[in-house]
Amino acid sequence: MRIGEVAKRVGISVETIRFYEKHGLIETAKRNESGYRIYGPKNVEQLFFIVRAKELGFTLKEIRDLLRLRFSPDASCAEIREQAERKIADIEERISALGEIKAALEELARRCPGAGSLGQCPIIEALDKTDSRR
Amino acid sequence: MRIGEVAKRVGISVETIRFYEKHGLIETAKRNESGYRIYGPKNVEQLFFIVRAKELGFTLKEIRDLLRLRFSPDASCAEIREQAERKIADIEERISALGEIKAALEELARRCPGAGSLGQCPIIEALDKTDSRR
DNA sequence: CTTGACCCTGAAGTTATGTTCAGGGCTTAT
DNA sequence: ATAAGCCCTGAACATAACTTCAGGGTCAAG
Repeated sequence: MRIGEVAKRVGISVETIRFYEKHGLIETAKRNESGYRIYGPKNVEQLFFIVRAKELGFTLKEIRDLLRLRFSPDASCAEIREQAERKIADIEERISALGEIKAALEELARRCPGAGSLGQCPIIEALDKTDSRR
Repeated sequence: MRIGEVAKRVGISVETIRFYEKHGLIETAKRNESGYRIYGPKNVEQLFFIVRAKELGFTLKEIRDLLRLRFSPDASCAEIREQAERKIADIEERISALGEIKAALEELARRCPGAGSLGQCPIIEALDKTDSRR
């Protein structure tokens, strides 16, 4: 299989595959006589692994770690779960931060009459007011 | 007030202030004879506005729009509220996407025994499994 | 009068995750 | 044998929001 075929199967671009290779997410592919990268089904699976991990919110750096664990002979399930749990905690933090921002914005929008000039707009007021700073 | 003083008061770096100026978030500052930027309390307030809007999750581009509205003579409270509401919707979307990712990860972590080799790790399995793809 | 703390500019670097481009070489079908 | 459609490389571009750097003025204190 050449790179274009793999790209089509996995649903990413050939450039992205080369990018992943260059950045150590997949091993350097074998080449045929004319220098073309040649892949087997195993490589396709690895790329799916990356795509799925990305869908789960892992960064490429984290995926590199995950893959290292995945293929290290003495890796344990516990290590993988730890990674997942760290990621869950991380996501929780982000959700909670976003939730706070959202609540603040909603409070402002709620108080905003949605009509009239800016003189009394509570949103502008909140952004203006120096002493509202934490 | 020179730029260093302003930076200290607002809690950002001088470079960031110059960056904001260059990118049109604040007007080009007046200069003294030796070419130093000179600021008044009003500029400090404007910078606080930017900092607070950033805390509310607005991008610099959005803040530019907000500021344009803020200082346009015919801007209405309604326009500002619209912006805030768009941002709320945007945040909701991000929260929900993160929630889905988190749920998926939690399900995997729940099923993971947290012990033993990788052979049966459900997390690895899920990442490997080609047919689990949506 | 020199030293250190500021200030200036424009350009380049950073991080993450790719995409686009320029300038070439294979391969396959007609 | 030629044109379309692959493939190759290295470099540059893209976005956001800054930070760092190189090289050079200014100002206040001792």
